Amino acid sequence: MKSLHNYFNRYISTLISDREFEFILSHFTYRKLKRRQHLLVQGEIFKDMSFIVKGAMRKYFIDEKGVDHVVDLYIENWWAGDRESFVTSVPSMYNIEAWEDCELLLISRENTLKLCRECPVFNEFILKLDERNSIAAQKRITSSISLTAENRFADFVERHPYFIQRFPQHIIASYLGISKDTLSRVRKKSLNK
Amino acid sequence: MKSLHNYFNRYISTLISDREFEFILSHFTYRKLKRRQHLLVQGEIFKDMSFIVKGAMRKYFIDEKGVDHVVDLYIENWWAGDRESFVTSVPSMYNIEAWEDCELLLISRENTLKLCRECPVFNEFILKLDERNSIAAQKRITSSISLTAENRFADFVERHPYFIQRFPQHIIASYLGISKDTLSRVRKKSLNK
DNA sequence: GTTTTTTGTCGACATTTATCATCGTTTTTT
DNA sequence: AAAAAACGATGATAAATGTCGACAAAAAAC
Repeated sequence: MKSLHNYFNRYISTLISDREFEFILSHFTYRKLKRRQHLLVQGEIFKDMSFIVKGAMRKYFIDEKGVDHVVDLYIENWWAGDRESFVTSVPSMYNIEAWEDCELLLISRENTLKLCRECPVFNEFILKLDERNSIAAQKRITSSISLTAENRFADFVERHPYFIQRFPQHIIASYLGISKDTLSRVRKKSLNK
Repeated sequence: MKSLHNYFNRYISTLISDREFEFILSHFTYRKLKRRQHLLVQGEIFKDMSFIVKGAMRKYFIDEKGVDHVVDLYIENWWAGDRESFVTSVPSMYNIEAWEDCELLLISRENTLKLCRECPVFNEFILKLDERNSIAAQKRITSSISLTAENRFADFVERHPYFIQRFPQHIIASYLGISKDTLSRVRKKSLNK
């Protein structure tokens, strides 16, 4: 799995040796999902963090009124999961669905903790990931509390140009917390500028 | 600084020895801030993560129109900072202000990295913090994309009952991404239920 | 290749939320 | 104690966004 290997090298300070990588990789399992198959269903405990080698996924939940809300979007080289359920073993409120056919590398909580203990490179890697994660979350929150629908979309396009080509508008609208109709209108307005 | 010591013990799997704690503490510096004093001003590089021993703070930024938006609220036993600026040394877009007189324990990026390398307990601590952080961020995002102003406030009260007593309504409104007038009305409505 | 399903757009209208000005109260500063 | 600033509430109005139904185009399934 070249893709994960490169990914590691991108986030740690020293290059990773083949032996080290093999050791780390041995703690992952490989899994394929067909489009529309679910990695996680609301109510289950989320067991394995999933690195996306190929494909696209979305995390969503369904509210009391039956409306679904897209909470996260993922493509290659992203991690799909519900951290809360993963860490605390509470049933998840989220669903995670393959939006395209997917190839994944899964790692359990136990193996994550084991690798953090036994493998300094992996530990460093997790720290870096969390840093990036925290920075991205901060930006998303900032955008969601301070921008209008129009600017939120512009901000999204700028930050995630790839997503636009992989997910339909109504999914992106939901991710941004606006209705698909509003996004359609807002998009039209932006084009006329 | 008993407060930080207890805080560590709460987040790691084994109790921390006095010697270990002294070692860790020696990497922090102590600082006081008067109400309204700033820990960080927009445009500066954020140098030291701040553990709040006593007091309350807010993080905010001012948009192009001159409106300020509260991005984070902190009280005792929270960490105040801008992770992006801290990690990547870019100028921060945020301001961090003491909302009450504060006592802080500061730690630099260098010392954080050093402690992570040299002190397994500290490393574990950071991992745990990031986990909690990531879970909290997920919840805030979920709430902001899926709830109305009224429910967002209800969710906030439930999750952070202490904040209500420490910050005025217009600050909380801004944190929730709604106007102070709307919050005032929404609050009234909730009381009648 | 035909039939479903998904997707994007649009108009009309309803609802939510923002804005602005004002006022009384409380809190802080002097 | 007086003056100033901050806070919270409220009415009137405007702006933003949501909802619903309909339709056509595109994509997927059969």
